[in-house]
Amino acid sequence: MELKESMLENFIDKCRESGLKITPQRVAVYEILLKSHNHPTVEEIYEEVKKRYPFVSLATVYRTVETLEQMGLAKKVCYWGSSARYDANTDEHHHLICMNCGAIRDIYMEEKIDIPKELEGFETSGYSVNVYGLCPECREKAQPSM
Amino acid sequence: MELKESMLENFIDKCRESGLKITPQRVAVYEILLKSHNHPTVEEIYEEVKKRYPFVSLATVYRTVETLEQMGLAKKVCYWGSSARYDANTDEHHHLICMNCGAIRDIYMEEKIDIPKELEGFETSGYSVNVYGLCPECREKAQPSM
DNA sequence: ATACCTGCAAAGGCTTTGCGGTTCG
DNA sequence: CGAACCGCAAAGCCTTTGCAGGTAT
Repeated sequence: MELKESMLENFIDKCRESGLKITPQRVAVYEILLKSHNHPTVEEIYEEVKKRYPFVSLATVYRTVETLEQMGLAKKVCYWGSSARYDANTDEHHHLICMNCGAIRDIYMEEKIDIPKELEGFETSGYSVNVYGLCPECREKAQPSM
Repeated sequence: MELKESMLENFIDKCRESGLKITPQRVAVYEILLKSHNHPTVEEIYEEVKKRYPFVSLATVYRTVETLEQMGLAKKVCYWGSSARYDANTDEHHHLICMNCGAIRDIYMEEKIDIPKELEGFETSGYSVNVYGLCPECREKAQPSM
């Protein structure tokens, strides 16, 4: 949609400003991250990029997501499982996490929590709520004898 | 304090019930985890255990924290940085996390969030709030020119 | 006595890095 | 053209695992 277009343009502008080159791989990684709503792992992004650029390397994807993180356009999330997942959704949102397979889904809640600007000496800058549970697929699989 | 005593006894009872042996290393790891309020990494626990049992191996600490997690006596937390941290605080509590150094502090909030038992097909089992910010130490260091 | 556990070392993932060649601006 | 970037392969963590000897019950 329009939204993604504008975010891509924003990304390109930001790259120009910082003297970062606009390479096809870079754009592809960000585009894929914008499209995915399932917080892909680097490996998953890599597989997706490979469909478009078969010779891309995993290292490039790692380097790109790190760049995106530094630009504030993506966030690394890491809860269950061994590999980090990335998220380009910059709306204020929260996560529903499957404790079995590590799947993550975005959730939105009207309720806002009021966090003081300063807490125990920390300068706070935001919060996020993680709701833990079992995803539909894992619920089904985990159905034991009875 | 008393509290820790009883938690240790609870741990020992639970081990007996499950046929797990009560070894000095195991007890030491749990005791250290109970005492620490800074969510140590496995490496940090290991260093601490080594003071008491110099020949302990890192693998044992890894195995023990996993056992504790399966027993529901410790939780793995993993946000910033590369290594997982462990927490034996089983109260309902939340985390204040330094985005620079990864330090974690427990926080308690009166406000409860009401989470439906089922959410987008997930069977929910709990939630936690992460507040992000800069810890006092990092705030000081990060003080730039002005 | 025996099932479980430990220490050691090796193997296994995920992630980062060094290098030479390539590409964007 | 030059700086930045890419692909490849190797190296670097953190974590797990196999095995032989040791320990709790």
